[in-house]
Amino acid sequence: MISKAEEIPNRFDFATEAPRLLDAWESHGCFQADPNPQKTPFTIVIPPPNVTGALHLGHALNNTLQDILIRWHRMQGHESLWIPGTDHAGIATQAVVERRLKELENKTRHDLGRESLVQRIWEWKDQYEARILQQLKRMGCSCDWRRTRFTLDPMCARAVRTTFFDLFRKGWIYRGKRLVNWDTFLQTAVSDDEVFHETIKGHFWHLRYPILDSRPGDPDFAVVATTRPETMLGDTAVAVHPEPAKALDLVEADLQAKLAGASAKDRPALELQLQELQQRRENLLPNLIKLADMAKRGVQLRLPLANREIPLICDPWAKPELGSGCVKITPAHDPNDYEVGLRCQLPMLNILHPNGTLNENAGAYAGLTIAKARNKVVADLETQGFLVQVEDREIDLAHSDRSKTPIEPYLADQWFVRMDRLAQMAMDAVERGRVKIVPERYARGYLDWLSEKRDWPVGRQLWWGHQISIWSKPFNSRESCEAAQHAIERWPEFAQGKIACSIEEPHLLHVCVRDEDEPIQGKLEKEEFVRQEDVLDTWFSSALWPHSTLGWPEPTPELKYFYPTSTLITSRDIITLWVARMVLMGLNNVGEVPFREVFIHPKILDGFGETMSKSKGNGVDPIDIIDRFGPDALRFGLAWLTTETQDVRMPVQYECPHCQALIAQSKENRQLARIHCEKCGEAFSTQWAESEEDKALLRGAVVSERFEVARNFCNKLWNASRFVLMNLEGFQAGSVPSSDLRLEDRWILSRLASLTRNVTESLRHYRYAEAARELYEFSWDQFCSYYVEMAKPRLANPEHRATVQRVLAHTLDVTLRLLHPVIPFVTEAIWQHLNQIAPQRSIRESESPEPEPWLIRATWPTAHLQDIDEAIERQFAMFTSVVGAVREVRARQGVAPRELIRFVVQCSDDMAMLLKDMGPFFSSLANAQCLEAGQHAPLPALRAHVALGQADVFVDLSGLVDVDAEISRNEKLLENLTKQIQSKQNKLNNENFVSRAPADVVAKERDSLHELAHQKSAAEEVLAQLRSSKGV
RNA sequence: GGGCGAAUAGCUCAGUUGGUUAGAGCGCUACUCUUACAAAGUAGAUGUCGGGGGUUCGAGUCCCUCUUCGCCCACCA
Repeated sequence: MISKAEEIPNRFDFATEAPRLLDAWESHGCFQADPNPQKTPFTIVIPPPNVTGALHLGHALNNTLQDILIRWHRMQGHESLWIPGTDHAGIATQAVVERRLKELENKTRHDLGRESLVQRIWEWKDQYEARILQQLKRMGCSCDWRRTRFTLDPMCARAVRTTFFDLFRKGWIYRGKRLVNWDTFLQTAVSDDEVFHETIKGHFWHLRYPILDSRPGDPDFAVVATTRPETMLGDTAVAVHPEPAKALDLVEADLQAKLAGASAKDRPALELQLQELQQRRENLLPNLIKLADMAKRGVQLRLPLANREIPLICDPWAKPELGSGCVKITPAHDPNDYEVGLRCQLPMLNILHPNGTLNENAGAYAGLTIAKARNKVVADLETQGFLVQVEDREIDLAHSDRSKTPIEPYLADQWFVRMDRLAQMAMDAVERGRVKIVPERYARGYLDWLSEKRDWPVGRQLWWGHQISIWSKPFNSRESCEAAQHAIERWPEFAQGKIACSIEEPHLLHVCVRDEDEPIQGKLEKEEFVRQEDVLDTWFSSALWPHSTLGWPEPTPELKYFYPTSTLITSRDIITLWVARMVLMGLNNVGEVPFREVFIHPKILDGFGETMSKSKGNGVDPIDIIDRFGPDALRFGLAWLTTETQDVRMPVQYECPHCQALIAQSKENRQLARIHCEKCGEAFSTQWAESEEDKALLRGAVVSERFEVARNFCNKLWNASRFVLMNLEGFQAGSVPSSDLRLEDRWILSRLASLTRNVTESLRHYRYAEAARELYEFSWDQFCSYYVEMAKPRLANPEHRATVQRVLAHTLDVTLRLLHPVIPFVTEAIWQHLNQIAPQRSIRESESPEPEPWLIRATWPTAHLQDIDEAIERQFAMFTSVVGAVREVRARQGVAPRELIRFVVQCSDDMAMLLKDMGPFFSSLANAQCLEAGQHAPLPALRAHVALGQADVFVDLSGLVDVDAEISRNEKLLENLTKQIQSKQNKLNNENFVSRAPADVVAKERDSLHELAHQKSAAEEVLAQLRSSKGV
């Protein structure tokens, strides 16, 4: 530790200081929180980052905002707990590891087997978890690291099994058929978010299915159209709308309504649609009506190629306004058809093997791949005369994000959680204000999504995750199944509440086991029960996060004290997936909401307005920013950007490791593994480097200029503090009697009180940017630019020195406290220095000394509202504008900074008194001297004039004048003033304005007009005088 | 298709309940190494507040509409 202020370097060395401070905080247990009845708890659980990869700036933002709250509440005397951890992220992590396995060893997961693959994923997890935690630490996140959790660790696993068992016993877990997105290449189901759509050129095949028993006058075939002809082998019906005429009427009415309100531009397109509809009415409708009647009669069709009989049915899914008006129904291979199948109780005929070839249900086509089957089916249909027409058509085809192959909808068994009751609880919690979502508008999406109460498919055909704890056994009959159930219900474990049973139609017995209990599992396996292979959706364990991390289902002291947590801070895209599910699981398991408030923060976008993601290659490692700008700059920069409405756009650059040149990241270069510097021509690697050759190159960091503001701010604070420290020699602690306080002291204390109040208020409402801006402006524009500058002459004056020292130390003290949650490192470092030189910095008798040697544990300041003094602030503003006026004239006249400027101020006597006191500051702030001030102060012969509302500043230009510059400036000013006066006069001459606007607004306008007139006459006078001096 | 949000200086963004001539940072220009800080200081230039209507004495701000962009949800025989 440096003891002499003079030895403090003029840059904060965050590279060595930050790790030192982190160690100190940690070794003093500053991040730890434990149940403490003396204190109010404040709790946040981290949104656990996925162990798929390292954190990017979006995470940095999320975690910075959390740490700011945590540190702020800690200073407010709350028992402030931040629980860290990571998420196993089922599909995503397994896919990453599988892809590497394929790339590096050319193996699939089946080559390795379940156990061995899971082992590999654990290794991956260990590596990335360590990296993620390290990133968080370097950002200064003050998590209680002792409590670090992982969604697959034993504590979370226990919570998961207990929850699953509870839901099972309540009858809210069931198994049903569901269409999944099947990746035939990887032979796994993928979630909706892992599917991307790509428009490809395809065809629309119109097929003709013969009607078996049509009566005379009835059509003897139905035409259907499809983009996937091979699926016709799995058709189990053809549907037609039950009331095609009515349906068409509705569509037409809708179109007419649109047309009525349409702009001229949209009209033609709508009119065309209407025409087509009319034609359709003429050409197709009679046929459709007949078909609908036939369907109601129970007519059968013959499915070509398969030679099966399938029914013609009525279902509103068949839209008369589309295609042929009839639609083939393939329940096992199309989501909508599946719904129709359920409604109409159609058979579900699966024609696919998991590997994407056709199965025995496809008859002669069994064994073919989908592509081959398609060709053959089309060819056969054509030769047999069932193909009516082939259209070219662009199709939006679903592809798997993993394998890039087309997705096949595939009917699979799936576990579900019944959502009706759970969703209702979660809706009530938000509607009744037990959980408050900020900004409020996000509550809408939450409620809309929950109100659908769609059952939650929780099974995943994966190996990485919580394996479902259900053992199942098929029986031959209902009777034998029930007998087995009764037998199991006589086991002691049943009475002990450790197992539960359910029967799936027709006679499959499921046994759910609560704990990881080997004897029970052994018993079940002996009875030939087989464990379900599926693992749970990763969101299932995430949904328990706020209570599982606190030890639930054990009634731990932590759970009792810290639950419900205080605030959840997250990003808007997981409000439904995660936030809603945490609410309902918290209510179900603990009987209380998981958090009181949810703050949804903006998203960080790249320079092109796209979200940051690994796959796009536009992610930025916060460590790159920390290395270049420091952790405080990262944090302050992010807080500075966190406004309520705007996402954050962040153009980034590569930093050449050879010459430090910055190369803008473009859509072209953002995925390259290697880049050649535009300046020095040397090559460097990026985060995408995979090959040994690329990895051997130096890595170029990705940085953004947007953190410069923050870095500069930290530097400013550091140096201002250095100044204070260097000038505290002989510091004597003690209160300052108000009689000793001068204008500038009262002013800075007034500003400080406002700042304290405003920052506290901003943080309370999650207005981070506002807090950051207030702190920035106070520290820089008020404290540094004015108070510190004005302290300089006073420090040299023995009469004032002690008072100034105390106010300086006190103001810095409070500022550091207010800044600490945002920029913890630099403030703590300064605090440590300050403690050595001026350990006691209060200027009030009533305040007890701060007992804390560490800023991180110091007390959050209270705003001394009695210090706020508007009159003082007005006076001070007048002073600063006089300074500004003199500086302005100096710049305009090109007077060298060394040269003294003299000036006179015409103003009220009160103000003259004030300005007289400020004499020394004109010298130190503007190298100027106020010759006279007062109502009748004599004016210098040759002068420049600046009007300031309540005063007129006249700068003596004798000897230094650039008369022409002054004349042209005054001419311009005059022109401007004339314009403004004109506009004001117009306004005041407007009878409506004078009579309708509030009196104070009118009065203000009158004052302002008066003022402008005064300025105008002064300018005219100065101009005349300048002209005459030139002899013009 | 439904919902939400955004559009303000060259760039990135503020702008509280409508009320003088719309702000900040970066960048730009000029001048300063003045003993805390050149990552600084002083001064300066830069705007059809996306377009069009409307309400109002008065609109960046409120209403309608259009355009563009982003996000979420749904759907696409």
